[in-house]
Amino acid sequence: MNGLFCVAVHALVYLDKRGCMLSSEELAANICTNPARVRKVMAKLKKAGLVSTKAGTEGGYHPLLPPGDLRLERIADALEVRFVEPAWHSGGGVDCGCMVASGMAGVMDGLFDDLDRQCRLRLSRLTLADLEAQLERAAAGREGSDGL
Amino acid sequence: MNGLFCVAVHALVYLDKRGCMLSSEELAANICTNPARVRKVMAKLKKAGLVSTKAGTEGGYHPLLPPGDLRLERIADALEVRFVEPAWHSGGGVDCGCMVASGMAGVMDGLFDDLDRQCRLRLSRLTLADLEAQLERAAAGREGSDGL
DNA sequence: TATATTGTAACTATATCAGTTACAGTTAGC
DNA sequence: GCTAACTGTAACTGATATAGTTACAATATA
Repeated sequence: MNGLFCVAVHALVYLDKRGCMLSSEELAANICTNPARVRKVMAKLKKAGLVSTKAGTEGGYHPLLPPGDLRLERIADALEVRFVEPAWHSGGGVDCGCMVASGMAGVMDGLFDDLDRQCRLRLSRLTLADLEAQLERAAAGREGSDGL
Repeated sequence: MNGLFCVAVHALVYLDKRGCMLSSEELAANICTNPARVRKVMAKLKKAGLVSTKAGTEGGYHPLLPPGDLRLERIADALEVRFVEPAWHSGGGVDCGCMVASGMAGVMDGLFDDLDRQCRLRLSRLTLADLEAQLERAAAGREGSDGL
């Protein structure tokens, strides 16, 4: 479920770098995905108050927050995304007679919830500006090692 | 990729509770999955030195560590499992002319690696005995609220 | 009114994961 | 040594989740 998160982050970084209103088509071209997917993601960001949108000619998306103020956790919340999924459950309902079999699904759910919280805690300490700084460093690194 | 982790944890807890050698069939019955899957998981635990195995009549699996000494991170390592997957990448190779498009995949990979490390850090602070304690509590809770 | 764009839904293709079956190799008991 | 029970592993099947695609109503601008 974190592909949507990638799209959202990429779109927000690109919007910030360009500093103007961009359509889903322009965003999709840069992200290398399709416009419908971008619109689906951006609609959620709008509902969370992270971007403004405008339909019609010359419409598109515009960020509402400076990157240094946008914590990545807010993006995850906007998309209602989990980073650690409960996924597969060792079955055997609550009343199957065995304490292990009946309780394990609940315990594992709790553990995965815990891990997901750890991820969000980490994301709450990172802003979009932090990622942009990493991008700059990566680009500088590639440039610096061009001739080697 | 964390279904395998569930199987492994469940199997190890059940082995500990039963305190004897159990076959893949007995384990699969309690976990509610199939024996081949259990064997695939247990073979990795064996390679990591977490269980001993014996083929042939009266064979099966036996734990090698007391639950209080077995940190959950070791199980994850044994299975070579990730909790946060890199999943989908916004494409556009390294040399596509745009700093954002070319660098974003690497930055997101780094971020997901970071989140996965956070999960492992958390797991390194939990032992199998901690999960067993949670199971006990859950079972006691169900018993206590039976009549309500 | 014509055009460009968002918001959203339906459908398709694909990749991943769990289940199933099968079988070679190994161990214990007769 | 033969048979039975078990591990280790591989190949195949079916289900589910995810991304891509197409379409269209609603909206805004000129």
